[in-house]
Amino acid sequence: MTDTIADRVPVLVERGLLADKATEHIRGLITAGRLCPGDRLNEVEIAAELSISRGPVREAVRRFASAGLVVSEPNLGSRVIDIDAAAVRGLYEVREALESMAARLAAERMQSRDKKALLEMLDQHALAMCGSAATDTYPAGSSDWDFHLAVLKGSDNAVAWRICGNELRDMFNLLRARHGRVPGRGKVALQEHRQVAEAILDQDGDLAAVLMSRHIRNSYRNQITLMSAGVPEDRRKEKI
Amino acid sequence: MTDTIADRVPVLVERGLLADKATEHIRGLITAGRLCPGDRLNEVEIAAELSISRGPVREAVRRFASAGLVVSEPNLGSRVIDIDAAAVRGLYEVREALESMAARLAAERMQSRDKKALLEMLDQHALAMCGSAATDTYPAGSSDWDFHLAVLKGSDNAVAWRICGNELRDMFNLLRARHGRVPGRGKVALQEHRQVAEAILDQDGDLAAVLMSRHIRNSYRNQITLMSAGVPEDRRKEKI
DNA sequence: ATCTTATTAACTGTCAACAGTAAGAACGGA
DNA sequence: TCCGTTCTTACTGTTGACAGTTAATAAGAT
Repeated sequence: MTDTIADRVPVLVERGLLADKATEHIRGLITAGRLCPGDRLNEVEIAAELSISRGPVREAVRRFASAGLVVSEPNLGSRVIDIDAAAVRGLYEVREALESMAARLAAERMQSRDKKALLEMLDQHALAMCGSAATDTYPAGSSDWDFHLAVLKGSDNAVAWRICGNELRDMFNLLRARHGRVPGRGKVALQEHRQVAEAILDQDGDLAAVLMSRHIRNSYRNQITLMSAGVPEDRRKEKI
Repeated sequence: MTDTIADRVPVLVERGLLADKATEHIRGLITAGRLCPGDRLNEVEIAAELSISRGPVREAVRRFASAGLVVSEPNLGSRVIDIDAAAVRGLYEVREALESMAARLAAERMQSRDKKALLEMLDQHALAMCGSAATDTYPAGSSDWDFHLAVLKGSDNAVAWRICGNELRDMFNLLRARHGRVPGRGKVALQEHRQVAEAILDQDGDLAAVLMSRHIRNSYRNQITLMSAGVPEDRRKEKI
């Protein structure tokens, strides 16, 4: 391990807590698929990667433990949870409950300018899907979440926003990193998004809730078929 | 502050992480109403009360920050959140969404012996209410939660269990500490619990969900009337 | 007296070191 | 060769100290 001078000198421009930095680092490891279920989060190792102390790293790890993404045992450390079939089911159930509620509330409370922005977002997604090479999948990154987060935001419910936007999001990122994304569902998902958005525009809360519920249930169905099809075991190999 | 010898000598029998100890201590402060919205959580002060270092205390504080019970600003510390009307609304909305879902799933998945235990719990609650002096309120402590947690557990959903049983529970404890409990609703609440339980026993998921939804909505209605009636301002005075 | 400017105090953020524990490696006996 | 024991190692849990920042207080000028 060669550490240059630059690694030792703290860059003063970097403002913000080191714990946040560590959190983003770990989150990046998860979304990149470098941190797989069962892997241990070594505090000293992560601290060395960031050239910081163990304190902030420990705090970041415990954040993920609070979110349920990591399970910690005393004196044994923290391991990334194994998302089995039951966990996936539970995850989608909670998402369905919370987001269908959010869709209902968004239909009642969302500002008209935010509704406009919601439609424009969907147009942009459609554009990205046609322009890109892979037209059958939602654009990379968190674009799929953009719509769901916008609905969450429109529901004006801080608790649901925190749960779905922070905790569950990491869970689904881990799930995607492990099993990949569903191919060929992009267009259908976009269409379902459109239906939900139109119900919200019409202030039809009941319909928005039902459509969102159906959308998430469809997503769940695709996910489990993807998982049953096969798991890329080679991803588990490389050490962090 | 007189500290005896016993305060300094660490008791070796106490096993378990100091952070858990600190977490329980802070939780106790909240449920006892000694920690009110807006109050700051002084790390050194709490550490001194427990005769431990700041590290575990800091970890405990950040746990509550992750749960949303406390808001932390860099270099400024952590303050207990102020639960205003909007926050209460959001809290009950999420509870309604999650617990009605849990009731539906519990009706489908709950073991028969657990269903029996559910009914026995309600009988015990009824007994405690009749025996006690205050027959119009649910027995003290977390008895009201017992039923809800049992349903959550019966739903066999780990995510919902963690959210409702850990995070939201502290929120409602804070709410109760601030505004007190609703008088005269114990018997009605117990009756509603019974209806939900019977729907679960009949494996009628839809009915269980509707009844639980209605139950929580009624609870919300009582809560806001209680809050609008007046707030005991004198509780804010005393420093922690 | 009032506003501005130093100074001080208190608290958080971070770090390095120490202690304790659990798992694995080396060792010895059967 | 296999099993049990001891030792080593690596990691977490905890601590006390230091640095940086914010807020309050005191001092000074107008």
